[in-house]
Amino acid sequence: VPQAEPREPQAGRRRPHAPRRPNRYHHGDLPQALLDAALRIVKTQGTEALTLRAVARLAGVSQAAPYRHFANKEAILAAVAEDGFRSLMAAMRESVQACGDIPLARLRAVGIGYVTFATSHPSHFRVMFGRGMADRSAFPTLRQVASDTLAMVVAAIVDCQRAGLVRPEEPAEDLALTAWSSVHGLSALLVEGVLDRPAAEVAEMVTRDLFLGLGVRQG
Amino acid sequence: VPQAEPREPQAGRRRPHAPRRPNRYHHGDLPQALLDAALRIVKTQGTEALTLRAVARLAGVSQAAPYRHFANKEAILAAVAEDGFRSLMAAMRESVQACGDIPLARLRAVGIGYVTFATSHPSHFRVMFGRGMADRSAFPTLRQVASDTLAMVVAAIVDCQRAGLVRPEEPAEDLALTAWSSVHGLSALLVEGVLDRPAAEVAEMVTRDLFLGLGVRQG
DNA sequence: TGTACATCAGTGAACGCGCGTTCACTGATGTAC
DNA sequence: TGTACATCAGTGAACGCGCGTTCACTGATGTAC
Repeated sequence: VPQAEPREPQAGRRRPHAPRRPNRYHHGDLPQALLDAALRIVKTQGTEALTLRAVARLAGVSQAAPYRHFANKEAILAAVAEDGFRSLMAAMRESVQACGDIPLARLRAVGIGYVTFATSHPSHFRVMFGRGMADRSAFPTLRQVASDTLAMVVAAIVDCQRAGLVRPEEPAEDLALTAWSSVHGLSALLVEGVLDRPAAEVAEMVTRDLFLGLGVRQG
Repeated sequence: VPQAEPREPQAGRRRPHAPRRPNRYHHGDLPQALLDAALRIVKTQGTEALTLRAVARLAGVSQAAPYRHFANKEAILAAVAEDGFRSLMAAMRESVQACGDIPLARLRAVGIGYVTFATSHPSHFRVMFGRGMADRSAFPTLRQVASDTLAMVVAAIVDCQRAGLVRPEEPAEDLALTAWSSVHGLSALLVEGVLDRPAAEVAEMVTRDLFLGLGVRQG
């Protein structure tokens, strides 16, 4: 049995009233340590390996310890998913900042950021959108970050509408759902290994065909 | 323990050299009976309940019996997925036939058929695209039906191109991938409960925004 | 036509596994006095 | 400043479960002679 060493809680992510120094018995910031462990497992071993026992093992605590901080397995899955949405938003933001000021290019960058995140973190992507949580509505903060993600797409579309590049009469929310569907679908197909073609190539193509052609006035 | 009764093999789906009459010991057409059982489980109890043991139980045979016909669990999962693609194609075909002769309308009907199938058979959809099979390339017939499905989209787009309704200079395969991505993404988001809006409404909307706007000439 | 036999689709029991979760407990902490 | 004590985050063992898969076997089939 490999020995898992308890890890220093990360500064800056410490919970409000957590004690300063870790010790042998009381962990210091076990919730964060458990989340870190879960993220590490998802990244290195995939979705199937993400069990509560494995998380506890990697965090260096007994298998019962997580129950002090998470009601059940679903709850830690939701926490992982939530973290995933934050990473996804960061990836999209980064992708946008790396491109210029043209609204349409920025919208497209959002989409490419989305696909890039999905293909770079396939297991995390699966947890975010998989059936792990029977009922997503039981996790309001998860719903919140998911809708924040969609809001980024909406904002990019509003910018395009203001610049007269996209049909203004269509609600930005509707167009955003359309855009989200296409990048999400491409991501899912790539992540599940349904497509043979290289991710970067098809991401360029789909965003070109769709985002650039999105709602362009007919006739 | 509820008693599962062995079932008459369906006429017309019987394998070439299967014996005519079922009997107590030799089943008659166990492979088909197992597939039927698996489909029933997926439909009524969902993806999680689809275990080899449950399949054997419902087919009325011992838990070891399936191994005469399927190498392992992955193999029966692949068979279920393959059946799903055939049903999906049937749904798309039906949706197309119910609409007129206008190529763009037909293309859109393909998309709506896709989303309708997904939301009507969410568990089946999950098996088709889920991570159940570690390596899809190990199941060539599954790959085949999946690419047949895509071929239906390609064909619909070629018709649109011939009618001058969609950019002819873009390869139909590329446009088809774009279209597939959008309906697949919408389906996935609906199936996983990420969206609140009614499926039919958003299916109409996304296919309108995308398919009708797909590659319309700029300028 | 009758029979020995090879074939192989089934059986039933078992292996080994790891999971989520619960429970009575113990040890460290910080606070009230 | 010192101490009793309530609090609660941890422990370690156990429960009960169902899974995928294997194995030696048995019973029905159809064919060769």
